[in-house]
Amino acid sequence: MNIGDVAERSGLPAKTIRYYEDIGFIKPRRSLNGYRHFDEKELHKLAFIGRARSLGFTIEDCRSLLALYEDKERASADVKEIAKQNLNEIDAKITDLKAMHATLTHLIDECAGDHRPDCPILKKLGQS
Amino acid sequence: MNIGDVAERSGLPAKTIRYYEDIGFIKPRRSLNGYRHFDEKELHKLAFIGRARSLGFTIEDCRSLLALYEDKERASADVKEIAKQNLNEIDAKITDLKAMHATLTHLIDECAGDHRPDCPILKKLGQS
DNA sequence: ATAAGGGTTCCAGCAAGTGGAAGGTCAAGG
DNA sequence: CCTTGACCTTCCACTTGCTGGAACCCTTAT
Repeated sequence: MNIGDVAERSGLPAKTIRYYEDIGFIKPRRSLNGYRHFDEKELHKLAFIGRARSLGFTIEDCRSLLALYEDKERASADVKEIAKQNLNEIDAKITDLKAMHATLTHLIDECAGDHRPDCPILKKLGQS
Repeated sequence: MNIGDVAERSGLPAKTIRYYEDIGFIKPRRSLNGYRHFDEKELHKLAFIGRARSLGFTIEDCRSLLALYEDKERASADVKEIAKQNLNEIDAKITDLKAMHATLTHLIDECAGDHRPDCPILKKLGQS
């Protein structure tokens, strides 16, 4: 497979795949013309990373998860720990965003949103 | 005021204040010794930006909001529009994060998290 | 022969700062 | 008078996770 095929089948942009090679996730062989040549295993790995990323795992998390994935002696507790930390971060972000949401919704509701200059949104930003 | 005082009173790190000067938000005078000298107006502006940032507005949003803040002829509709767009982005992020949260919570619940290698989290990441 | 549609490399940039080095300034204490 | 420590200054690099673009090569079809 060339990079375009892998891009299509993994759902990752070709640029991202090259980037993932750069940072050491994969080391595809090269064809005589210099094109990257991917096998199913590399495709699988890339898809794995793509799914992990879409669940909010960082690149470093992905490295750890892949190492565990390939270690048949691993303890599931190690995986669970990484997932839990990720979940905590996601929860923290949700909490932050919900607070913003609440404040913004309130301010937007208060704001007439017409031609007049009076605006509770700016008033709020201008005061503590 | 020196930068340290402004940092304390605005809640922004000194580094961030210098950065905000770099990108054109403020232009504090300099004392003879080269130190930045801030007046209350600049402090107020920085605090305004800090509050806007904490509500999720981007730097570019802050520029627009500040311009509107200082324009006594503004229409509150313009402010409201910016706020609504920000709210939409916040909502989108919350939606994404909630989906991650749901999937992750489910996987974590399924995972024994013990010394054994069997792990539904990795299984899920390995398959579609 | 040429054009379209792959592929390659490398460099720059995004957001929004943060960290650190190397050095100038100022007030207080020995 | 000198030093110490807490400020302040500039400048450059780094962060995360890519993405865009330029300049170029390869392949296939017309």
